[in-house]
Amino acid sequence: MADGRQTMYRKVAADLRQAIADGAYGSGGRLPAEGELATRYGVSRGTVRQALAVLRADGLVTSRRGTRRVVLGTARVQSFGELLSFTRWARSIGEEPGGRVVEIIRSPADEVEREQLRLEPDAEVYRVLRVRTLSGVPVMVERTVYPEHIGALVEALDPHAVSHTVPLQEQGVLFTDAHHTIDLALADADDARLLGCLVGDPLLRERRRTTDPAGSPVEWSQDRYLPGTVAFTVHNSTAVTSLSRRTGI
Amino acid sequence: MADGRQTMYRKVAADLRQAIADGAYGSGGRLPAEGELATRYGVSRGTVRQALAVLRADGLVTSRRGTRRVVLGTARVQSFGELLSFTRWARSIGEEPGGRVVEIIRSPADEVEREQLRLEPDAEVYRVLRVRTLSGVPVMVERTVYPEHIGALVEALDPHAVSHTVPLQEQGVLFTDAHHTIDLALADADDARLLGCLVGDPLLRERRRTTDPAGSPVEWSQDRYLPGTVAFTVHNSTAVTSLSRRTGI
DNA sequence: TTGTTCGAGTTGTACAGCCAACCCTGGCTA
DNA sequence: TAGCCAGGGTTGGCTGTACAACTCGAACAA
Repeated sequence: MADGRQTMYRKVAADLRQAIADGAYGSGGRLPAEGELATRYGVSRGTVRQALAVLRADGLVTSRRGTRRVVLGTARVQSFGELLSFTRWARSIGEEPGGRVVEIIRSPADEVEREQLRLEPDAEVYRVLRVRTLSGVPVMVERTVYPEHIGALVEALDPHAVSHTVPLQEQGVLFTDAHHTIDLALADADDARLLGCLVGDPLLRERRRTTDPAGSPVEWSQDRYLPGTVAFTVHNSTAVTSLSRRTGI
Repeated sequence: MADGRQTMYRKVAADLRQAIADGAYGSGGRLPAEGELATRYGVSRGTVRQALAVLRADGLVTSRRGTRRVVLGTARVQSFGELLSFTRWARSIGEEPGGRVVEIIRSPADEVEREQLRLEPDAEVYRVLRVRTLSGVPVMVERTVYPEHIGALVEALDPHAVSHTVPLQEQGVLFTDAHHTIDLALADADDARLLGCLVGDPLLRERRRTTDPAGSPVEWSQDRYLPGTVAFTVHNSTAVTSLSRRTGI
């Protein structure tokens, strides 16, 4: 739960999500009308609509004028936190996550890094190279670049700490928005050594720029997964479009 | 333009999007207050909030309590239509799309297809194998499965038709929701022959299930891209989570 | 049988208002 | 100097209302 604040619409959304997961309306079944739900939960229709917008964005229900909402699927949707943190994701699927910092370097930011992290010309950054494991098996190499003030916190962590994002969040570093680019990369010498594959082997690559509530970039990361260990799933609709296709690189 | 209906909040959203793209507020700059915008556009604050929710979902602005919204980026965001249709996407980036149907087969649906398209046990499907090109160069192999009533429409199209989704939409087949899974696949004999690569070469794979406004599946597709031709980009936030990570297959 | 019309039901859009939670700054205090 | 605090500004959450746009089945007509 990335955000546990209890508000009416969150409670309604959580309850409906549970009901859908339990199959109370069936796959392809119809939800009760907004007005129905409003009286049932003792809230206004606006609040119900707010809750339903959440489920809509998650791809759990459709919605169109004139007819009741239809259940699209009962798939469990991950929270923002589980997506951002390898550790939380691994635990959510019942795996034992691990990690080891291979290298931390502090040095002046290059042009791309300054652009991505929106830094001043003379700013320094921390570059962290890390291998991540599931049940002890290496599955991903993570190269993260942090602005100086956050990198300093990361450097102070235990190199064998399972998670970085969790302690960072405990120290007040908030992650709220992330922009991901997913494509394919070929293993370099570091990847091959850390993942136990060959140089040139294909890897699924996710590049990510994460920002805090104020819109300041807090990390710029490049993760490379061994094939078969993960797939990325996205839901989008005419109502909510957050996915797009780009030309390579 | 996936949806050209003119409503107040759409107009406001479009105008703000343009202003942001023009750099009127700068990257990292602050938007005017909701109340400000409301009086400026002559609408209520609720309508402004609706417009801003759109921009928020697209990752253009942040939003948090207590302070004005901040511009996150000025990146052009693709419409749902450009994402769904290879043709529209190609044109939007100034490339010349092409396509050729290699094979259309009609036969009983197997178990996976019945599950994905939510079909009856004895239902038949159309399987379309197609190669897609950019400026004449093959970049993607598309394997789409359609339920019978839609497949019949596809079969009637010109095998060299550049787009299938456009004529389908003209004939009243609506695409509103899509669920995507992105991972890596290895080229089989068909892929190698059509894309001009070797069997076993890595390809970026996107599997997609698209549904209509009523929630009925209209296509189940598997696209395989040559590396370097496309990357998928996603924005998500604590407010809107539509991306997730899955275990491989 | 087929097509049309009608109307009840439902969601979409928009308005207005209220208060809480939160950010930030400037002034005050120790 | 450093820290605290008050207050104005801003967004989040919620309510209530009204009407428009749309779906879908039932009744009806050809």
